[in-house]
Amino acid sequence: MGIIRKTKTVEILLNEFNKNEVAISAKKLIDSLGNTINKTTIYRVLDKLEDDGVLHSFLGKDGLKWYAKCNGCSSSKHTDMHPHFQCLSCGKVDCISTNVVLPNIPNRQIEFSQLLIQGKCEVCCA
Amino acid sequence: MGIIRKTKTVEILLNEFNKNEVAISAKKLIDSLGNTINKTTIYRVLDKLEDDGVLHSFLGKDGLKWYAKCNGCSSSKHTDMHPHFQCLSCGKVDCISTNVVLPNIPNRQIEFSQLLIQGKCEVCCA
DNA sequence: TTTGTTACTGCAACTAAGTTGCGTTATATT
DNA sequence: AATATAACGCAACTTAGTTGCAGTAACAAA
Ligand SMILES: [Mn+2]
Ligand SMILES: [Mn+2]
Ligand SMILES: [Zn+2]
Ligand SMILES: [Zn+2]
Repeated sequence: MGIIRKTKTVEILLNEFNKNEVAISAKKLIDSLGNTINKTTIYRVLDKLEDDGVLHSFLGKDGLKWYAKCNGCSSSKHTDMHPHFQCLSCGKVDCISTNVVLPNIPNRQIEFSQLLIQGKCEVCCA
Repeated sequence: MGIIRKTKTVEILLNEFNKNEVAISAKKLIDSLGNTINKTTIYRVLDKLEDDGVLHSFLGKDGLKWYAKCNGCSSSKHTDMHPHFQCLSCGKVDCISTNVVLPNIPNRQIEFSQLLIQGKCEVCCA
């Protein structure tokens, strides 16, 4: 069940994701907005935005939950699948707009896949 | 720092991984061996076996930590990288012995990657 | 076989991300 | 303005994993 009412929290969170095309962890949002918005509310709104196809989520290298904006998804179709890149130096995570070539696995039916690539980002490389 | 003394716990845990070529989550090991071995000890021995290159670890779809036997690794070189498959029906996880073709990402230096494929395993497919 | 060193173990207490229940507040509809 | 109920804040909870420390056991030396 997604978002029905345009509340202050929804607006603030969407703002965070709009001001920069980068993924944000739930923890980071709580750290930065936690004295304005209750953490339970943050988790619940993120969850609803994901249901609506506005955001998608994935797990970073430590198992933390990250969110980023979707491209062309809606509440009925969530099709924006892609790898993510996490910088081991600065911690930044972003979406990689490439299709992953999955290995051939006999006798198994693939439904999802998640690829997390780790290394140095373009800033930390230079 | 790896394992120095061949203790009962080490033997029991290695046994678990030897009797079946499948990945096992730390949680599962605690559930099944927790009244014989303390969970702290289980976590610590798994950690050391990983240092030694006997086991490798990765995160499953819920962020739980899984372990599986390494092939050709040692304490000095941990090179057995490969994707993992988690069955969404029965929960089984296993190692896929295939090299992953990583997408081309400009201006970034790749150090690791982890690919988790989800779907139905060979048993649950039939 | 006994002794001594210290790696390993068990326990209890802790950490931290995420969840749940419930009473209150605010949005949107009439 | 009155009403319905989605959304919120708070506190308490859940759970995988960690930490500190005192006691135990593996292993080598005597
Ligand atoms: Mn993404
Ligand atoms: Mn594996
Ligand atoms: Zn970086
Ligand atoms: Zn299965």
